[in-house]
Amino acid sequence: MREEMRSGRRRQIEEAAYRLLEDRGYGGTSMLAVAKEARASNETLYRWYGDKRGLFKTMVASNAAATTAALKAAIGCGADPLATLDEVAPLLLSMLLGERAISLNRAAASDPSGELGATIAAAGRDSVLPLVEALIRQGLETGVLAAPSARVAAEWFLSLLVGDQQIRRVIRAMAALPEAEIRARAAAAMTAFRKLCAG
Amino acid sequence: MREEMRSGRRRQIEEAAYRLLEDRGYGGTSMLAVAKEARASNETLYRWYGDKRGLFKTMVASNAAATTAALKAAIGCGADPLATLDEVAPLLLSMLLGERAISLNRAAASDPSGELGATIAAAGRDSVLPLVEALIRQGLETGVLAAPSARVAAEWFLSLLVGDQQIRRVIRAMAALPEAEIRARAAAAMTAFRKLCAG
DNA sequence: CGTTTTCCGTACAGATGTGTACGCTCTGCG
DNA sequence: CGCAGAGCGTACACATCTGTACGGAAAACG
Repeated sequence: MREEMRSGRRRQIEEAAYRLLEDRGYGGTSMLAVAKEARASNETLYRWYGDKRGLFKTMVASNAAATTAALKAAIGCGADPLATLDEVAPLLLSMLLGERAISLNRAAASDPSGELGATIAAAGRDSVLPLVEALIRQGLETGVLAAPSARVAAEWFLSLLVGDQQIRRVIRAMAALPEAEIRARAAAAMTAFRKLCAG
Repeated sequence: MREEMRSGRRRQIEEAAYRLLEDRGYGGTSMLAVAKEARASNETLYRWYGDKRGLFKTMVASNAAATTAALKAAIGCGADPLATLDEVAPLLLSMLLGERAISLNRAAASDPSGELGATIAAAGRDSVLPLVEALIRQGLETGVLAAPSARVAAEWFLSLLVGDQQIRRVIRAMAALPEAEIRARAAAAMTAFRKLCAG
């Protein structure tokens, strides 16, 4: 089978899995249902992904990779660290609170083995935090920022930006934020961050 | 049946449910298993709690109520707002990151209806935030703190204190924090908070 | 002491999930 | 052209969960 077709098919299957995940949850999404939704056979699903966890692990990994890549792109082009953070903040927030990321976090919460959660952490926070950290380190070196360490400041940044929005979204205590609110929240977080890290 | 015995039995059943929830997750915990673990009959469970969600909703509500009560007690006795926050911070952190609260949040993440999440939010954050807010308002009035509003400062407090620890615990990307680390984290958060809200 | 209520243990029907097996079709390739 | 391989659709065995039902024991209560 041609490689392109196969990867296209995989994407279709994963799209179908996202749709079901988003309105039935992890427990309520069966492999059979995914197969039907994607008009594929469950045998194919099992052959390609091993089992249910394998399917969602793949989705988690590729989603996290996409997030990291988008962030890297945004960071790479900027020059001034603080201006870059201003730009990165709303982007990061919208990705962390987007329907897909939240659904995958719910799935990880429902997975007793912890593999999904480990994958999210490894490809998500553990990849993103160093990027922010490096950015902040630049700010520390040029003196526009002041903090005990780049690491601590990076954690402040993320805490002020995200707060408990993520967990609240995950437990369905909060609806998705419209674009305008995302920007407003990011701006507020940056104001607080600047104050906290003022020289 | 004597009232005390009945409520004692209920507690036993809920303890059993916690045990199973903690090592099998929400989806993996069946009513039958809870009944067996508690040496009760599933018919009793259904009569008392209605259904699975009812059982866990009860647990969520009583756990959140206990948290709020403990917090109220800690807040009530203090006089100086900042000193009270110092005292409240580690307490709140240990409750929010404790095994029970985390397991219940996982359950809420697994519950497609959103009822568990709504209950957590209502009895949890929505009750706790005003307490912190009131405390901070005192600080604003006496001038030891400065912030755009008590509400905003209360959210800063929670964000700096908890950060993403809760979601990371929920997806099993992080183990429980030992007591010493809780205190250290609370102290660090308070330092940052003081700086952020310095007049 | 007898009646009534409650609970335990077990069983049951109905539904659904997982992971595998089996024909059938279609496509790529020699 | 003919064959091999892959995927689709369906079916299957097996297990499990939910919510209800029934008989018996034990305790409360008049």
